[in-house]
Amino acid sequence: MCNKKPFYITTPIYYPSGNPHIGHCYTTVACDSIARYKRMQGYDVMFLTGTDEHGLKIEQKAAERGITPRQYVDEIVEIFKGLWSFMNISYDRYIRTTDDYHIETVQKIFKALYDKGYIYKGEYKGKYCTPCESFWTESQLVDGKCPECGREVTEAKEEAYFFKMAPFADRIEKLLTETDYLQPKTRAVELVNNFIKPGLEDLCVSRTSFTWGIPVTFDEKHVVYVWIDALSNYISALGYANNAYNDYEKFWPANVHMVAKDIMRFHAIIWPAMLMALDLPLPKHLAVHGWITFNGQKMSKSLGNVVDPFVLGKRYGADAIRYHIMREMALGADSSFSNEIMINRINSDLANGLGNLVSRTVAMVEKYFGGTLPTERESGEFDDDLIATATALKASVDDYIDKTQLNNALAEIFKLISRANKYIDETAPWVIAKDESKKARLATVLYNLLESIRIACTLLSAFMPTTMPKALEQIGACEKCASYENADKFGVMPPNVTVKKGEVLFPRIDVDKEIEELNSIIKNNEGESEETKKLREEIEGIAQIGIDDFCKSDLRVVEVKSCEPVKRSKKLLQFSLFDGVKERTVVSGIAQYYTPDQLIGKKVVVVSNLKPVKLCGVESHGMILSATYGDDLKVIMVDNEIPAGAKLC
RNA sequence: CGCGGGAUAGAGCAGCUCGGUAGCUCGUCGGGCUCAUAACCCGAAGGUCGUCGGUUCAAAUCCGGCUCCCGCAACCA
Repeated sequence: MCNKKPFYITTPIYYPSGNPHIGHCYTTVACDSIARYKRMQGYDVMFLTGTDEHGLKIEQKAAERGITPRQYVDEIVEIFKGLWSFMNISYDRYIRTTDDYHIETVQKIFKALYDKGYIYKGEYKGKYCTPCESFWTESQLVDGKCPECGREVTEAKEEAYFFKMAPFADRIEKLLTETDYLQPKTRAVELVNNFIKPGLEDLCVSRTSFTWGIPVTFDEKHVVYVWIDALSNYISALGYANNAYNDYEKFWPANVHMVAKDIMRFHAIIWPAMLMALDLPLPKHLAVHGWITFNGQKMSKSLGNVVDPFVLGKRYGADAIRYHIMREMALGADSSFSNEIMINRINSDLANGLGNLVSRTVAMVEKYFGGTLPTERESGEFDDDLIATATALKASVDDYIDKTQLNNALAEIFKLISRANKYIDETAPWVIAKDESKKARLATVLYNLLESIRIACTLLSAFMPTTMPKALEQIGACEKCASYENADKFGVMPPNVTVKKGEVLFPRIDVDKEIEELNSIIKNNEGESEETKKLREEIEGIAQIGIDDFCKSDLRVVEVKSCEPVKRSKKLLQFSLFDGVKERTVVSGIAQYYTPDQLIGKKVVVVSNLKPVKLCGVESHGMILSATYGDDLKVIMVDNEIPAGAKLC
């Protein structure tokens, strides 16, 4: 067993501030398919996934529900695991950043970096422009002055620990531009231009403003901030600097970290820097994929296009969803998701293509030979082309898997399925069957089909782990026949193979009917599973508040004195609002719905005692109430006779 | 002039590195077949390759200008 080659693949650890959605499935299903394929090839695979459970947001979410952060994450982790089990995700290990061994590793890494001088306690050395309320790095300054307003800047101070990035800048740039670490490599330009060329900033790696995190051992006011905590999971899960596992030597460096493009930056720059600082080998590949978009738009709850994978999986089967996700996924690019695209894909590829091929082939073996082929053979026209296509398949699928181009791998496999369907037409077995003297030829044609199906289904079993064994059983392929070793050989099944008709593998879906039903599910906001629903109802139950709680919010009528777009921002408007006593500044993200003149002079409602927050450099004191519906938004405007400062209750 | 990606048939995409007949999947229309899950196979229609200009015997492809879309950049309180 020890001579098996190791293969280590990871998903990111997901942040459980909400329920898992189809986007999480995307990365995880891709990794699972690769992991299964590699196992089939004989690698000793370690497939890691998990959850990143610390941070302010979790602390807040838990507080909202009146439970501890630990209780909160425990619950959501169960939902994640439930989804993975439902989607047949074969992870070997599940890491939670709240696990003791991970905490131990992170603390040791933090200390080690500190001892090596890569982490230092500091203050923001950045320049601060008081009028603009913004921090700037040295490299951003123009003639030593604020690039926004051109005024003098001053030093600002805030205690935090920092990780020095600069020593690694050159090596990282080379890693991105000169190696094949980053896939697809086209994104390297973006990273180098945005982050490396302007000069890598030191990274803030501790916080004092919240407590739900891993304490810094030598300075207890601080907890470790996200980067070092989360990224370390890839090695702590192997037992690096802890005693929980002993797999580091065997599996590190990782073969593939797969991530979505939003966290590419951290895996392309910060993670390599950390490893360099620790003198550890770098992972071999970072595979970056795009997002699933919905009719061209990013998924978001307000658009009502969030897809609950449980709902889809229950309707069409986990394998069909897995297939669809993988088939649409192109490395690097976004892929659009819609119910219609998905159903069409399932129908045309799985039901009409593969499912029907199995069904018609098995049916003919039963009809013409009672289920068991005779052993006499007679080859004929078209055989060679089919056989050549089938036996060449494995090599090209291998190649695409290694390049993490799963969509192309699937496309190749389905070319064989098309070829086989065409072969039936070319050879017309039902015509041969009419001639008693051509039994041998008929048996050969059917055998060739069974063998082609065997090869296709064997290679597909990494992608569709539930359905493919059923298909292989129907065509009479024993476990040994349906092995990876045999996937490039023809003539593996015994000549007198016996088929066994079974259930329909992929039932055809009635498109119009399903679309209608799915739409009504979304409309009724029932686009969630039992599991999700239970959680939501619970949250809503707890979220009920008494009149006292409500009165904590101070709602006031205010008059819009002025309003202008925020510089360097697309969505923000900056308001000056008269609240009866003074003018206050409020920033609101509604620039896409209103122009300033539509609002000046109007009376609107603000939550006036909201904690101030800085957005794009502007401090906002309050929130303007508005109503959202569909993808539209309207500010709540009140009768002009109400004086500014009036309290709502 | 912040950075990057994109615009090719009704839809979704490939082709561009390295110029030389416009390609794939779905959809539409016509035909064939009857083993099969009304599935399968063949054929057809449909494209000024965003726009303007340049280089060239020849440009989707190379160069430059422009328009529009998308993502990112401490941005929906």
